[in-house]
Amino acid sequence: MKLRDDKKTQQIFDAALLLVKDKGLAGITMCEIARQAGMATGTLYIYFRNKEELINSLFAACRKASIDSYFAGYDPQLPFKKGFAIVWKNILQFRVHNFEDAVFMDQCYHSPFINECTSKLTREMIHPLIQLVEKGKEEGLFKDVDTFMLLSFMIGCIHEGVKKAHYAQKPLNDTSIETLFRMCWDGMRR
Amino acid sequence: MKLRDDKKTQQIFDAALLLVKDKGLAGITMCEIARQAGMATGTLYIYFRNKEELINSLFAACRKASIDSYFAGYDPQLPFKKGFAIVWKNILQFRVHNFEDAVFMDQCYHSPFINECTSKLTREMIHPLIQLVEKGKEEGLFKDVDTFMLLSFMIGCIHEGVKKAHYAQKPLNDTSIETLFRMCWDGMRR
Amino acid sequence: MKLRDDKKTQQIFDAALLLVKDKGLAGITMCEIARQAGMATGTLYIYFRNKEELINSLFAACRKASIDSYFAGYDPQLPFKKGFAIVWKNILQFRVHNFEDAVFMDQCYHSPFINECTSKLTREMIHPLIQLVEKGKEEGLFKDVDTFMLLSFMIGCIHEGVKKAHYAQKPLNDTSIETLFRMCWDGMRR
Amino acid sequence: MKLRDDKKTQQIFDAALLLVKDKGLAGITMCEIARQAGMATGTLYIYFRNKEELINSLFAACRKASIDSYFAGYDPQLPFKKGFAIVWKNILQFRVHNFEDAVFMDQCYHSPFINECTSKLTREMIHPLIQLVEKGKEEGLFKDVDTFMLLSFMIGCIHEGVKKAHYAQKPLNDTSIETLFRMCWDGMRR
DNA sequence: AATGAATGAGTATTCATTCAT
DNA sequence: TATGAATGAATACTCATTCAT
Repeated sequence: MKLRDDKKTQQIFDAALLLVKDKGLAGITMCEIARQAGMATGTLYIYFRNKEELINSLFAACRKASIDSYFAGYDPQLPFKKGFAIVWKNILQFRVHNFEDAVFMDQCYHSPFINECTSKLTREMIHPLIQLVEKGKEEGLFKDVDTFMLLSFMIGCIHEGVKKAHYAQKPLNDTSIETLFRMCWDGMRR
Repeated sequence: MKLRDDKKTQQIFDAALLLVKDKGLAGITMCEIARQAGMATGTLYIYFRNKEELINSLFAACRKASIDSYFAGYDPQLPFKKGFAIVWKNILQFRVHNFEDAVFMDQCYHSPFINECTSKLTREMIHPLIQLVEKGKEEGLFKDVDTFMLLSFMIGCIHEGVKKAHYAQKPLNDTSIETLFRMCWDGMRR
Repeated sequence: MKLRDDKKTQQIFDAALLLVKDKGLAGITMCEIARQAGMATGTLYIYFRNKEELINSLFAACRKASIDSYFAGYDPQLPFKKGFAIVWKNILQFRVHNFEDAVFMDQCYHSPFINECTSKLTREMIHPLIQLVEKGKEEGLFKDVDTFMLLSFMIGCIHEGVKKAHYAQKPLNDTSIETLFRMCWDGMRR
Repeated sequence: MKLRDDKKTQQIFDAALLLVKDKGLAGITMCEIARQAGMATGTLYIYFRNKEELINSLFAACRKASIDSYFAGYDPQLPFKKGFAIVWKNILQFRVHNFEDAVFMDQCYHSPFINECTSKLTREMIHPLIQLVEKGKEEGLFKDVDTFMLLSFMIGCIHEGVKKAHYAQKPLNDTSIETLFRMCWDGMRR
């Protein structure tokens, strides 16, 4: 896997994401990815050893990009609710603006492509989120329940909310985002 | 004279669900489904015209089974919160006990198998849930926000909660179910 | 091969002939033959051991029916040309009225179904025609050339003439039959 | 970079023709065609979308090759009978030397492979032959009967004559060709 | 005898991967 | 590197044949 041309890698990723959104992980072929990316099939194999590695790399890249975005603009000094709101909205906005990534990642679970290694890596990546939720618990703001439950509650609200908005073709505006945040906060707070 | 056997359809469905849970929609073959179902490949084609139709039928069957389970034990005469809790727990329990169905249905969205017809049908099926949520709004118990947002919030909590419990291998007990319900209710209530 | 019901055999033959005319020998299946014949697939196997035997039996039956028709109304006492004309027209009329048989038999040559045994049998069946042509030669009416050449010339004229009429959808009338006969006779006569 | 190879198309055609001659159109498989052509099965699908298209293309190619050969060496200035004899012998020689093509084309009529488009095209191709026969009529040399009847008579003589010679394993020599030509001419001439 | 569901070997087609250019 | 033709194993689907009823 020689990454001679980083732009090409991105083209491949973009092509794959678009195709998965339209046809699902079960419906994409290397040939189609190449065509969509504007290159020959063989070229894919210069950048990735095989299909599994391509999908895994894309998965890792998506996961990383999403996690990286979460704490943008976050400052631990801020009052907790303010900071939490920033992170919460980052997560939501990322899902909104990178809906294809979300679809792709959802499809990857249970797929024959994602190997244990990639899967373990992503679990590590959510660590900062766990810490954030625990801080909320420590400050007595969140309910005193299992951290994972709080986290998955928060994630579930966001994911399903974005999905609904997307398929109902009603983009989330500031008001509805505020509403959804309040619902999530009300659910989590003590 | 041998007649077509309804039990066979169920065997095929069970086999497909099991395989999708283990290997994903992208990883199943007609041959494997047949083997898992304990019959010859050709037999699948007696019951379904082709792979697409098999998947579509399974999708429809799963959707129907889940929706059918939602209102078991529900009585409109009950105080709203009691009735709502029954439905809420039905949804959760169905996801817990039919985790394979959930996995399968998640994988189906964006797949090349699900056609518009099946997809439309399932949208109609959630109608009773919409009415339930609206009743909550009318009684002034729920926040006065878009019904779909309330519904997707509720669904998101449940789905993600079940998923988390499954993968963390910590089965949901009565206490954690109560906790999750309270979080969901707190989020939705006025 | 128990022939319990002769009517069924005929139904099967009719069904097969019709299908071959419409879709060619390469396009027929046992299942379709059965459906067209108004019976179950399994029933075919009560009348014929397998597909090859069905096709071979049909081939033999067609060949026999056609040969049997050739000498209807023929009287060796008649002046040669009169008798020859009767046979010639019988051949033509049979092709016209049993066009499906003709199509089927044409398709059978080079097919993997017709075995040597059937093929040898049919060669024997044309014996009377050979004798007729030789009689014409002996009477000094036909050209003194290879008998097989005369015979195939005669057969070729008829077959192609009937084919043309069928596909051009211009049925042969008495006049055009007379014309064609004269052409054939002129070609063969000394 | 490897480019698509026109020689491969010819190899595929040759392989298919050989197989059809031996086993009939009903007995050939893509796999066998590929093996006979000395390439992998998948390669066939680079050159032809599917089996139907392969057969259609081959049919069209055969038809074209045969028609192209008919007027080789023909000169309209020649006395009609001379010119006609040249064409007549071209047709015969093509059938003799490309017997496989003839067998293949015969098998194609009524086959599920030949589509209307291909079939229409070939009808157009016989136009020059029609003109030739009409010239003979205009010069008062041929009988004054339907042109198609004359043409099909001529074609019938040749086809059946070549077939007979082939299966009787008595190759046509110059004498027998002359004889057959005379028979055909005598049949057509006024 | 008749039925048509069941079988599984066989066939068309696809597709990840390789390789010559 | 980049290309896309070539490969052949894998897969969806068909169909002759069998068999339980």
